[in-house]
Amino acid sequence: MENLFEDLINDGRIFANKEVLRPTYIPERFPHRWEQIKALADVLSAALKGETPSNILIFGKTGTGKTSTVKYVSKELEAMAQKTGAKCSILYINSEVFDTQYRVFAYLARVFNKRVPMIGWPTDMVYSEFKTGLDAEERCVIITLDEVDKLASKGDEALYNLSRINSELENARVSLIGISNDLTFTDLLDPRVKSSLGEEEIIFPPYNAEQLKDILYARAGTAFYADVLEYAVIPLCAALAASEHGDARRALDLLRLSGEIAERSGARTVTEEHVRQASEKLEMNRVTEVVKTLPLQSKIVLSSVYLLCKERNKRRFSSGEVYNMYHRVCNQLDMDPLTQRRVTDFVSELDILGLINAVIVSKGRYGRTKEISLSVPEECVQPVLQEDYKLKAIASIRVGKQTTF
DNA sequence: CTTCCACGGGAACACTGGGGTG
DNA sequence: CACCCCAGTGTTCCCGTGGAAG
Repeated sequence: MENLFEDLINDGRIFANKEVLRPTYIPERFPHRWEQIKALADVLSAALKGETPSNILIFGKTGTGKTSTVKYVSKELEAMAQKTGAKCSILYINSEVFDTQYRVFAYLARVFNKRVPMIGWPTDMVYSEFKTGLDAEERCVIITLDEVDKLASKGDEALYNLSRINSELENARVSLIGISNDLTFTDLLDPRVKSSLGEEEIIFPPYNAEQLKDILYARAGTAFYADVLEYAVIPLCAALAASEHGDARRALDLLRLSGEIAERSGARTVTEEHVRQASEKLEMNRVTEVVKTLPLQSKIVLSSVYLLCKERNKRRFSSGEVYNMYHRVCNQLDMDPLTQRRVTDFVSELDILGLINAVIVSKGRYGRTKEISLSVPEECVQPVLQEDYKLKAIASIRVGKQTTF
C-alpha cells in the first residue's frame, strides 16, 4: 500500500520556488520601472545629504508596482544610510489599516516609543506626543502613506498636519510619500495641502501585454523548474491580465494558480488549458470572496436584486422595485428596513464592487431612477448568500414565476 | 417651460467603546 | 466608583438638482 503522501510529494515537479510569484515578494529587478525608481531615488537622495527631500505623490492603478517599488527603494536607502551614518529612516503606513487621523498619529507615536492608547484620547494630545517623540533627536524621517486616498476621504486634517509639521520641529525633519491609485483624490484636499504634498509626482502607468510578459519571464525562471511551462502559457497570462487593467498582481496570480492546477492534476507541464481554468477560477473566487465578506444589509440588497431576477424573469430593475423587494425581504427576516437613502448607498457600493450594474436614467416626465442589474452570474451569488444563516429565511420567499415571451 | 422622481451631498443624530478626573 | 470627554461609525433627515417626457 502506498503512503497517502507518496504522490503528493513526487508530483512536486512544477514549482522550484513558489514564493517569488506571491504579491508580497519584493524582487531585486523591476522590468519597465527604471524611470520611476530613478525619479524616486533622485528625490530621496537628499535625505542622505542631510537635506529634507520634497514630498512625493505616487499614482498608479493596482498592480502597477507602486508599493513594491517604494519598498525596494526604501530598503536601498536605509542600507546606504547605515553605511554613511546618515540619520534617516523610512516608515511605512498602510492608510487602509490606519485610516483615520487618530489612528495614524497613534501608530506614529508608538513608533517613537510613546505610550498612546489606540482609542480614547483627544487627537491633539496624540499628535503632540508623536511630535515630541519624533523631535527627540536630529534625523530625517520619511513617512510613506500607502493608499493615501483612503485617509484623505475622511477629511484632510491628518494630511494637513503632517504636511506642515516641519515648521513645528526643532531637530527632526519629515518628508512624505503618498501612494494612491486614484488620480483625482487631491481634489478633496485643501489647496495648500495639495501643493505641499504633490511637490513631486511620479506616475506608474499600467503595464501592457509585452511588459507583463517580461515580468512573468523574469520570475518564472526562479519559480518553475526548467521546461515545465509550455510555450504559450506566459503570453496568455500576460494577455489576459493586460485586457483588464495591466495588473501585474493578477498576471502573477494567474501564473501561480495555473501551476497549482497543473500540479494537482498530475501533469508534467503547464498548458494553456490550465491557464484558462485558472482564469475562470480566479474570477469565481473573486466574486464569492467579495459576496461572503459583505455586511449583512448589503447582502440583503444584493439578495433583493437576485430575487427580482428570479421573480420577474428580466434583468434590469428600477431603484423603486429594488427598494420594495428589499422591504419584503426585511419583513421576512423580521428586521427593520433602512431608509431609501441608505439603500442607494449600498447599491452604489455594490456597483463599485462590480457585483451589480447601476446606471442613472432620466425618464423625463416620470423623474429619475437608477437601472440596476446583476453583473455576475446568478449561480455565483446565490449559494454564497444562502450560506449566511441570517439569510436562511429568504429561501422561503415565494417567487411567483411568470413566463413571459 | 414645467414637472416629476430618485440621486446624492451634507448636516445632524445616536450609539459605542475607550480615555481621564474627582 | 460615577461621570464626562472624545473619535469613529452607521444611520436618518433635509434639500438642491438633473434632464427628458409631456
